[in-house]
Amino acid sequence: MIRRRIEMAENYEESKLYRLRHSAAHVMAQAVLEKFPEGKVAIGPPVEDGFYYDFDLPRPLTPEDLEEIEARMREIVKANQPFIREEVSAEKAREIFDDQPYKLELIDGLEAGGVDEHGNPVEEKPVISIYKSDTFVDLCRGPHLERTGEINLKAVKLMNVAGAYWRGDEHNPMLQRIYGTAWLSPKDLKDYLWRLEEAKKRDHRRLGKELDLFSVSDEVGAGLVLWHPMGSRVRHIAERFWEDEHITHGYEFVYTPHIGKADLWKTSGHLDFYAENMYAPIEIDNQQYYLKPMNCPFHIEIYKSDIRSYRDLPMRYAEKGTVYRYERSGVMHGLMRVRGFTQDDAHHFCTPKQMPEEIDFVLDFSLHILRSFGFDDIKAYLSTRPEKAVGEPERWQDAEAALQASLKRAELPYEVDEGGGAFYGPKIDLKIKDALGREWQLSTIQFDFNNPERFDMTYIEEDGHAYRPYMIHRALMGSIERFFGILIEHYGGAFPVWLSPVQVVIIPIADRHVDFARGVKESLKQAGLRVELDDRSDRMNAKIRDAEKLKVPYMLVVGDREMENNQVDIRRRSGERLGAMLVDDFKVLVLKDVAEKVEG
RNA sequence: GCCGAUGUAGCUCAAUGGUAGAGCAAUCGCCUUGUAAGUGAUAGGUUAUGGGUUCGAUUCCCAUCAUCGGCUCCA
Repeated sequence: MIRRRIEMAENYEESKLYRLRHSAAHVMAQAVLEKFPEGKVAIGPPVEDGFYYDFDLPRPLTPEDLEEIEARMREIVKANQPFIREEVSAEKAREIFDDQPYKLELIDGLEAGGVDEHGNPVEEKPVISIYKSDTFVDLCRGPHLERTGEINLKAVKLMNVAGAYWRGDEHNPMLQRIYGTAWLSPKDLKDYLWRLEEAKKRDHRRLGKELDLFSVSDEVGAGLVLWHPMGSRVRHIAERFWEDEHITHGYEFVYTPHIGKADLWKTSGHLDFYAENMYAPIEIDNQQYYLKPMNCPFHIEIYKSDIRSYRDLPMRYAEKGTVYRYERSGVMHGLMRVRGFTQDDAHHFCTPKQMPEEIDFVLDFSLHILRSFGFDDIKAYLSTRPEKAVGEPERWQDAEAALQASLKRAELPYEVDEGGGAFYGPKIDLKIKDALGREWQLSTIQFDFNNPERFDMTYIEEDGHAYRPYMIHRALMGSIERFFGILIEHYGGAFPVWLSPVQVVIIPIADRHVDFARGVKESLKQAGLRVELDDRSDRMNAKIRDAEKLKVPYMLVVGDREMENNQVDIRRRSGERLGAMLVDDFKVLVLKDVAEKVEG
């Protein structure tokens, strides 16, 4: 599962829920240590929906172990032991934890000051505190509940075991992490488990199969997506909309190849900084060619194919460019994380004077596209200049100021990530929240001060001299594959009518209604709708069931009554019955749904 | 890449050291149906791949590949 990124309540760390989860982690650690007295403990913090604790144990944990541990936790909670805080010196702490190497490492860090339990730098030298409950003592900042009995174990559940590196560094040993979820009330737990179930039902990998949208074949290769006809319909409609909007908004389309010579990638810097994501070169006539991980160098070459005047700018090159990036074997995930994907890419080139307006434009355009797909809950993240950066500082300042001004003008909620930009330019990322409240990054609007230099891009100003243009890279959907995955999960497979691969299914009740149904189908097809006729000699109920499972927005039942009046009886996938109406009236109704991109 | 789990029919899942079974789907019939599953029959599998142990492996062991849950990284 992709980690959910929901902002936690601002005061989460002071909340009772936080203390509860932290305390549950301690109780669990005690239960684990009783089972494995030689076990070593690492860290066990509260997280978004619960808590975890990392252990170094003599053998892998099994699901049965978790049950046992949970049973033991029940006893510990029942005993209602108090959590006792004590502040100790580093020496004392070392004595207490002398057989706990991970804790000793943490103590060293605390004593030296400057790092917290995750190894991140902190400003003040922290006080070393320990918490005791029953037989368990932990090096811990707290806070905790008063007593173990405050934990309602009916609201706590151990979820799964996973591997995790000590301090998140892959050079460190792999520990076993037990994830648990914990809530204030059993109802909250139930709600959480329901959300998990719901997420599972909406999982794009499952729906991709059920709705016959896409697949990934072993024979083709991991992380390489096959778009089936039904998925391709959705993609095609989305792309056509995307194209139309680009045309009306002053973009030019370009098409570029999938491979380019080594020198190109050397100039762009990819072979120096991005090589580990690139595939091995292909040799052609003693020249090395690389599969493209990005489209930018090609667009730059198009720009450079002629002398550019300030009168030509801004220029906007757009391309749905398919790129290939090496992903490590364990990280692929349905459509969300793949090795070959298509970016809805574009590069803007403009003069410094045009730049602020260009940013306004691209931000508005991005929001327009995202909202069209039903994503209304959008948040922006502005990332500014990092320590190590290329480009003149004044340019950075101008760019950051323009980005911030655009965000303010667009009245978009945003956060600033100081120093979080790439070395080659500041950026705005747009993240949306889906129907389950999960946050996903889609769009990115990114300055590039590096490539115009590297490729020596210029334009001629009024004064007849050559100047460096601004270059802005942007992708709206990001990866079309991933965007599709998010769309599937957002809508739970029930796409809005304008995107539905099949918009209408006609269901004749008996064979004698099939001819009439064919006429209806033709008429709707003429109107540009995606219609299917279910002429199997099955019962109507079975056909409705099948259409429901495919989440077709409209089912038209035709029987004797309808045939007589040249009508169709309309059922929505929600189960709502709209009654019988003339085919032409239905047409108007659906076309309105399509035009207005109505959801539901 | 790392840790753990998994891999049996198109899908969801059973079973066994003596060459596998159900439901759904599919195909062919019968039924001609009024808002979420009518009914009968048939067909369908070198049990992921490659080795090994064994008289015999789908089952036990090893390797590889893939998937799932995480870690790391990221669109």
